[in-house]
Amino acid sequence: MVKKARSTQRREEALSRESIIDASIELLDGSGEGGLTFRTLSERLATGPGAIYWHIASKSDLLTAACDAVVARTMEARVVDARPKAAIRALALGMFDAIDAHPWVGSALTRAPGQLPMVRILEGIGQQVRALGVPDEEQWATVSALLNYILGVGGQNAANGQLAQTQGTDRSDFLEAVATEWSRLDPDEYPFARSVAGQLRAHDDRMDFLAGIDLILRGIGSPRRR
Amino acid sequence: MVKKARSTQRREEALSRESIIDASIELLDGSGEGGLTFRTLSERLATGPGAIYWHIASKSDLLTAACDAVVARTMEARVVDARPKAAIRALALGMFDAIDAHPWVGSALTRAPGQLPMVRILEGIGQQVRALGVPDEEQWATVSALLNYILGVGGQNAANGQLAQTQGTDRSDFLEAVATEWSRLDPDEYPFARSVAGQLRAHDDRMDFLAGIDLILRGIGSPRRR
DNA sequence: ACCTGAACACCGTTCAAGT
DNA sequence: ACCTGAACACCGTTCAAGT
Repeated sequence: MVKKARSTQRREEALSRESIIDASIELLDGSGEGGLTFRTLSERLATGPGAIYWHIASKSDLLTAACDAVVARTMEARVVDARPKAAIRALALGMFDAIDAHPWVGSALTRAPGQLPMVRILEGIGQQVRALGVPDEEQWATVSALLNYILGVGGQNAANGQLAQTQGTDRSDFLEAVATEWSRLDPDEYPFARSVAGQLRAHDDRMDFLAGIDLILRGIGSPRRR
Repeated sequence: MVKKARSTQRREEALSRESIIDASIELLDGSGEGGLTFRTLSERLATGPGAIYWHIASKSDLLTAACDAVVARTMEARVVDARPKAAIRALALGMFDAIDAHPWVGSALTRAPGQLPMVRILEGIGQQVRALGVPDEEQWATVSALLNYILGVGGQNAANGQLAQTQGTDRSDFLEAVATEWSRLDPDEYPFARSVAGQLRAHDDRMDFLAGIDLILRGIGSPRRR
């Protein structure tokens, strides 16, 4: 983590929505959700807190915009596979990696329902679900199952990263601590959680994530049963 | 000279962790996440903000405890069906309804990964997944797919409710506004989002949620394909 | 042991005043 | 049009002092 050594310089470029968003992303990446403050941000931009409000409506606006920048970049970078299921897999994995690199995106996504960042993901999934030949009236449920799963994992990942950062430990230390806690639970009341504590320690987040996507994709292909 | 303000009713029972949690839940239900403050809470309990710290470690501790109380109640109330898939469905629906009634539970759940409230849900799902005969090494991925989907929907629901409350509108007004926004998107870039905007307006959250659960359950029963 | 309430170190946001 | 920075109305948390 390198700290910018340019102390109190004057801005040579004018403030702009874009430069504010870029600086916010750096702050969020560097020190988590708690690191983004109108004061730290304005210090970084060598201006006063009030100046930011000329370009940005509110903090939640700022967070959504920063989130959208990351999501847009992620969706643009992806190579779309011709096979719909492979394309969905790739999209999901791309989002997983983006949230892993920028944990705050996970929670920002949850806090802006129906907003542009989420619509980008929805659209990407939706086009592939259509290509898969899912009937019109089932498309929404199918897409929302995939989307909500991605959001769920993303939020969880974000929280893990956030907590680890707050406590000064890293992610694997944190998972280790959770595994230990789980293995100490009452065996009669929590047999499953105890039995799975070991797997929690050893598991590969990314592979497990993909396994979940595959499980849902498998459901799409399967005939419906009553 | 004003004497001791007997008028503002003095607490007759001693403060306790439980009474604090109960008051917190009332506050959260009544005015959302923003409504829970150490000041509003201590006012409600006719005490000073500092007193609460004798029983509770921090605000996040308080939020997790309040969340756990709701989750525990929900899990206890459920009737466990003998058929594992029906039992999973019932559990999921129970959580959906609980989050619907207490939107703040959705986000509290996301902010306390690996903590007791989540373990309760995990355990409930895990026991049924076992009963379903899913092989040991696939149990974790299966349970986490279901759990993360529930968390994703829950978080989304919480955010909707939260936003609607902030804006003074209700949930259906909010969905209406989102649908209108989506139907105005560029048809070339967002064909799917546009086409689905109508369904968004008409849809039944609860039924769609269940459709997602069923989709995942269907995946469990299906053979794995390459 | 438990409670009180002032005080501390922060927040997001506003706004009169400057250029 | 854009920026400044003090001021406002809050936060969570601490802590000396009380009972």
